[in-house]
Amino acid sequence: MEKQYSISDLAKEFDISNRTLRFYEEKGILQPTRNKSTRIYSASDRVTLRLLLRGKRLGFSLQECVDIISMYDPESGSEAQLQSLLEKIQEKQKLLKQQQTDIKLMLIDLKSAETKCLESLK
Amino acid sequence: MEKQYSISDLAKEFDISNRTLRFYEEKGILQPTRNKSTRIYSASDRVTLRLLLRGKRLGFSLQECVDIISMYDPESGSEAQLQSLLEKIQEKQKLLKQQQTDIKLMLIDLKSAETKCLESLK
DNA sequence: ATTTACCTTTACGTTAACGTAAAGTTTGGG
DNA sequence: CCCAAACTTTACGTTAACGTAAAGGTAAAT
Repeated sequence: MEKQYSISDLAKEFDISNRTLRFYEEKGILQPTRNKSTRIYSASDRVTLRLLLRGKRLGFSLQECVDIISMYDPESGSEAQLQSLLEKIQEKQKLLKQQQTDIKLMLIDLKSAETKCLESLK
Repeated sequence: MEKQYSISDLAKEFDISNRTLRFYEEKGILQPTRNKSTRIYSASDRVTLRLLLRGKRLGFSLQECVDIISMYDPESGSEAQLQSLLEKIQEKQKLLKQQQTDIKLMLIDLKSAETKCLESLK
């Protein structure tokens, strides 16, 4: 039997609010089953949530996160669809690489600021 | 004589709207001088803008970007202030490193998706 | 002189991503 | 049996980060 989670289980684990999980359901991002009216999240829901939050940490909007997650399993389509998907994937890759360089630059600046700070403290 | 820029100069260079630049001024982020009523941006404004947009690409809010930029020049303060600044700097560093691993993971997933896509296309 | 292309201010509108409050249901413990 | 701790739905509120429209000033070119 697969693991199951209550709304508060996931909320606590990922440090988000119950409202947030309900909101994600409203948006069709998560589809927990129900026991009576109570939500029951599956292991798969949990994975989706994890991926979603990873995207959010990178500054992507919910919609972008959903789009990205949907790229992970190419549900096989026409050649045109595959081509289009491929382009989207490569576009995201490019964006992420830009972010990588942005982070490196910012880390350099912060490192230098940290050093100055430490020198002033001696 | 230092370089100067009109609002549209900067808007075009950084691919943002004039409104956005005015908005940043409202928020006190940029302080262009004026010729009559027309805004004149300095090289320093341009640098600030560049740093701001770099922060935005990483998903930081405007306020966070401002905070980060202000970390770059430790305007010398009391030991307590320097300590506090140091902690903030290190917190941001930690956050950026989290982002680095998030990006790496996402790039792995996208690479795998890309491969699948390419295989389906042959 | 008037059109064109800039610039300005003021001010209301919009969207995303939830927060928060109200009112009600269900369920295990004492 | 009753209470407290979970859960539910409905619905209005909030903030950030601009967009957009209205109404007008200025300067160079035609």
